[in-house]
Amino acid sequence: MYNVFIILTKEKSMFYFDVSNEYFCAKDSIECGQYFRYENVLTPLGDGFLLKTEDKACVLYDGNDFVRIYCEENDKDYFQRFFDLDRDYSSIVESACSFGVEFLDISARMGKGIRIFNQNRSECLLNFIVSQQNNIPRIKSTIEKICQKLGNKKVFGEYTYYTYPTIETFASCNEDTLRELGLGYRAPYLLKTAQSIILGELDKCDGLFGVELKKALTKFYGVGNKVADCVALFSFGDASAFPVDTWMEKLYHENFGGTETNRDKINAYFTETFGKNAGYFQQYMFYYKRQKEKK
DNA sequence: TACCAGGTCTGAC
DNA sequence: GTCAGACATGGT
Repeated sequence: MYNVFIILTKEKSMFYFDVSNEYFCAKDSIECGQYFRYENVLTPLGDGFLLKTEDKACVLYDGNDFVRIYCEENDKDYFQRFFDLDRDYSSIVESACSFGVEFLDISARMGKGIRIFNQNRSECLLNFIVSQQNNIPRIKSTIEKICQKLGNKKVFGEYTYYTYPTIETFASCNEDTLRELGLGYRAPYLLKTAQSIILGELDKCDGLFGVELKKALTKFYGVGNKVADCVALFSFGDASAFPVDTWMEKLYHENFGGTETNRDKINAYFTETFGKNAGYFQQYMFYYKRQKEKK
């Protein structure tokens, strides 16, 4: 399915592995809105991305018929899982098209290279608290500021980055520190949630799924239904979760002819219509809708 | 300059 | 249970 190589750049070896790009596009997967810790960089082959997660980093490049992933050799299995590379996405795209819904059909075809990342749970939870009532460029820069202030500087090849702070560091800083980073009213949400994580509240969600998982996640301070759905989908592998934000609400009205305005009801409409793969479809449509609006 | 952003909490009814 | 209003701040 993929090949593993080691190349030599200067004196340092830089490990990488290649993956088929039939159902994996680094650009679409990274920019579709599921993830915030990345930047555009020049890779050995051309323009690509530096993606950071926990205390690790990797570099991605979209080739003509492959995606190249540079990482520490010891992290290969980690990124294999992070990018969800063992899942068959052809059947997911097929199932999306099987509903006969034109907007979903187009979105799935355009976004078939999107893979849903398996994010670290506490990092995902905290980052999506930052995301509320916020725009993506600012979410990215705020999270980067958090890492620069509370994380550690690290080097990967010729790239420098900051690790995500440990949950202990997060929980032990004060509200003012977080406000200074531009978090505004979300500062107490983050602080209390970090403290709850330390007390083992996130571990209690282990093994939960669907309604029960969502209910458990909304117990964290600052986490409502939308953020809970994001965390369920992006870090618990619950593909039935369907986050409804301002974009999905707009899409529901404009492209599905929906009349509800209550987001819980909009969520119910989509989850009941699309079932176990609703989360993948949500991401295809979210990305396509936003791209279209940009033009 | 206004409006808006991958919403949530709180208190009133 | 439902709903309006408040909440910070920078991108566009």
